[in-house]
Amino acid sequence: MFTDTSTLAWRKSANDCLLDDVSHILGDRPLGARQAQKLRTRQALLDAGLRLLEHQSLSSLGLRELTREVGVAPAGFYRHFRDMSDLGVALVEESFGSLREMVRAIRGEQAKADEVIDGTVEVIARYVREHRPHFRFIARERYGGVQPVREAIADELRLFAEELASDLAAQPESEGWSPQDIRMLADLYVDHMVMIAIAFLDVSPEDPGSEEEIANIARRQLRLIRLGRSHWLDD
Amino acid sequence: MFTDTSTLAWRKSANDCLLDDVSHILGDRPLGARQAQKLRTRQALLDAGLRLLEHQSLSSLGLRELTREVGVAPAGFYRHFRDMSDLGVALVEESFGSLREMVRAIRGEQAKADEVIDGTVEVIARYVREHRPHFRFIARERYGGVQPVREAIADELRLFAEELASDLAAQPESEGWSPQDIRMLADLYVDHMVMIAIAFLDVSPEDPGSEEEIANIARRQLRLIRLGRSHWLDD
DNA sequence: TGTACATCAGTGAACGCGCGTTCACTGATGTAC
DNA sequence: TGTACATCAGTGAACGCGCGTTCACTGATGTAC
Repeated sequence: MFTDTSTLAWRKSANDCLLDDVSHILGDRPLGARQAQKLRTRQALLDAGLRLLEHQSLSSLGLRELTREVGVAPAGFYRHFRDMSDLGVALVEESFGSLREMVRAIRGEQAKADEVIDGTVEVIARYVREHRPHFRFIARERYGGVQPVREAIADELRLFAEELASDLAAQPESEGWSPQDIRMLADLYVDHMVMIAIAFLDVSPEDPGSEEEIANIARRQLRLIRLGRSHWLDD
Repeated sequence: MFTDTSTLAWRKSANDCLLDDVSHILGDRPLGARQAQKLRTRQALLDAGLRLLEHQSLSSLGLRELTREVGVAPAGFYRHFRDMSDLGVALVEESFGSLREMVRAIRGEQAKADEVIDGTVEVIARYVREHRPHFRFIARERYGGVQPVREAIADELRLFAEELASDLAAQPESEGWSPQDIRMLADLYVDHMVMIAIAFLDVSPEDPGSEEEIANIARRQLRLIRLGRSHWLDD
């Protein structure tokens, strides 16, 4: 085991930053070697889970299958997660963590309407490109068979829609809109952005052409929705 | 077994019409008792599958779990399906069969624009109300872990979008639209109708109020899209 | 700084269990004469 | 219509297997003095 985990520590050195972050949160007390190792193993379980979940759903992922992939005894799993749906919820948090960075990127851009749409589609494409396994997991489990995971995803998407709604409310185009209509529009946007991301999922990394085609359709669809938005109060 | 299956025959008498239909297709030769019994068992497997899949996904449904529910020996399963994903594909066909009836109902109505939207939302609500397990299955497996099932669903939805596109193309509002734009709009509608149906899924049968609320949001979203459509060629 | 004791992440063996699949079978149904 | 043989949906026993969970354990890390 100990040679194993030191190997693992080398492979997982990318997670060191995570450990540092956590130690900052906990008041700059450096993590002991034991706690750091524990987090590293936990992360290895999450990483292996995400890898194995690329071609199956959470409810069919076995505990032994997972620990075998990581190189850890089956019983070790219980030091980190109560059960598989517990690990699933942790993966949801991880996935939306990376998503939140991207959303901030969308918000950061201040631009004309068409550039917002282009930027949004580009950010979605980049998110899927860079976090494909995370997003595949979210798409698969959003209506999947594991209730706590489904609920965690629904909570995150609700939060996302609420933030988008308050962004939309602050825009001049929303003058005269009722809060319910703004929320209705935010839900429409969120649902549609998820669909766009799912469409990008099936793009193979070797086929950049189909990505551009999907992006093109996505932009026109978002433009059509925006057009509807701008005429909402006409009648 | 034989008392079992005769009981089963009574319970499943609703399927008799199905058997009759099939016999008509095959040239009015009445099905032998043996063939009829086989179809009845097959249908019992499908029905039990749908029931068990209400709270889990296909990839975690066991063959023995299913045959136990039906009251048939495990080995009997293989007389009807090669494996679980084969049964899943059969369930997809069954689900979209009932959907097609509904779609015809939408098409049948010739009415003003607002009535089309109201009618569409009402038909989606009714479909989900009357075929909840079917639709839950579709929602769960659309991006689930079983490839052949995923593909079968994608095929059916593609077909649906193509039909909708040719309907839209025939409407006067589509004058001047490129085929690509019509297809883009049809995809947007299909995606959104699926999202509406999924929203209806979580309505409990004892809470008709929340169904009306979801319908209200859905109608406004469809109206907004239609508004975008009607201004698409403005610029 | 060194020592003695506590903690606890990870081990490995063991358990009972239900799984998917195979196979030779049975007996009702179907067919040919 | 009656008889002899063929078909085949469903049976039940058997198989080897991997599963999730438990438990007492080990030994590196952490702590108190």
